[in-house]
Amino acid sequence: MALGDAILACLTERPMTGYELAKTFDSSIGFFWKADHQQIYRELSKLRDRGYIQGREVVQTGKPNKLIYTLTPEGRTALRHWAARPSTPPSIKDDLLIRLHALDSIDIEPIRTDLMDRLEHHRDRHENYERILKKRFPEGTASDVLDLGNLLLLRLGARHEQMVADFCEEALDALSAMSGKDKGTGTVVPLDDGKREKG
Amino acid sequence: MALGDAILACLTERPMTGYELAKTFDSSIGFFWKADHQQIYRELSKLRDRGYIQGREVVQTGKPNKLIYTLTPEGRTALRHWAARPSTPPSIKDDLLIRLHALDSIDIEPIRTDLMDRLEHHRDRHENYERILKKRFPEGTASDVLDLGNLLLLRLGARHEQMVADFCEEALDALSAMSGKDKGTGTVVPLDDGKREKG
DNA sequence: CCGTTGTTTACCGTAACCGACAAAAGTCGG
DNA sequence: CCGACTTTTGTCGGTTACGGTAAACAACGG
Repeated sequence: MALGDAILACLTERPMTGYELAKTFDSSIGFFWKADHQQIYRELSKLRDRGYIQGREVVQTGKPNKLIYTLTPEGRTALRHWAARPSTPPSIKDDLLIRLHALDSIDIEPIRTDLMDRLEHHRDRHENYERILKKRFPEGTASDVLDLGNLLLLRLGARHEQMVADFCEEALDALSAMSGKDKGTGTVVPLDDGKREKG
Repeated sequence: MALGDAILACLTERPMTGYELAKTFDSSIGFFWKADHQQIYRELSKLRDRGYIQGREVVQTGKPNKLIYTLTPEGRTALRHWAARPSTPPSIKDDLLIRLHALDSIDIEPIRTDLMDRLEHHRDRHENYERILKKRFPEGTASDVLDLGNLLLLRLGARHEQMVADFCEEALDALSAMSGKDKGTGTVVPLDDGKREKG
């Protein structure tokens, strides 16, 4: 039940509606944790059933009434209990790694373009993190505990993206060097046989 | 269907039984991708249904008969098709990050011990990667494409663990500096109220 | 009039996770 | 020698998580 706890964590900042939470999960923590609005609404119902959050209905004319969710004391305690448990180190689970593992059985050109796309992607994200860091923490230091958490988060994000970007570059270089060495020895059969999986 | 493709990728090396695959997912790719034997067996059935792999039954006296799975040409093609598609950059999804995001609403001591545990964990894994790297690639270079993939994999793993380990250290330092600053201002209510969630 | 923003909910499918069971042989303790 | 436990090889069922499509329904913009 990690998504539920993520939501509880978000609600410690301020009460929010499901819609706002969904947008939050599209920006700040969303960099680390993806969740679309359906998941969030479902999780909110569960949390409400458990008494961890409380929804205050705000009548709106025109739009459907919105539900502003607030953490209950039980919710706070539950979050603290959860946070007091040891975290489980996640695995990387990047498709790219599987491709690399079977590098000799697949086509290299698509991997190259993929690596280039990924390089760009991770560089963008890295820049984004650095930008936010410079704006929110120009001194590089945090004043209180809440800020410290966010500073650390951003730093981890930045480093992670940097690391992966560097890796992509290195992989591209290595592939170039390699394809210079054994040109034509691999599987160079073209892939476009018309049949594509829909999944 | 990423697990299925991971299995196909493993079977490019050599034909294997479900049991062997499960052990493989406990060591080499298992560093990046976790899957227990039940998941693997079910995925194997699916792959067989689709004609991507073929099981050859080997009668054993004593033990139950084992099924050695081999990639079919269709399986190879499917894998190549899959590998030719762009990969999706995964999100980090580490519980620790959620804890950090709500750092001012939780207890800091458990986080410290957690960070210390994680530091040790990631250092161990880092050493492990470096050990394997030194053993398999003492020159730091790969001879063929298959080796290149594995070399890159190991390097990414090593860097990742290093990065996270560094982060843990930094976080611990920052927490120490912070707790020196605002001692006693946070929530210092003890957590042991006896009630623990079972989940 | 059609598309987008705001807000929430419903249904359905797949993927992943987790715990138990089965069956037969090998190993260890008493 | 009997029982308990582990290894090897699988199967079954349940729950959580994830993802997509879409349906309400009003207002606002072009």
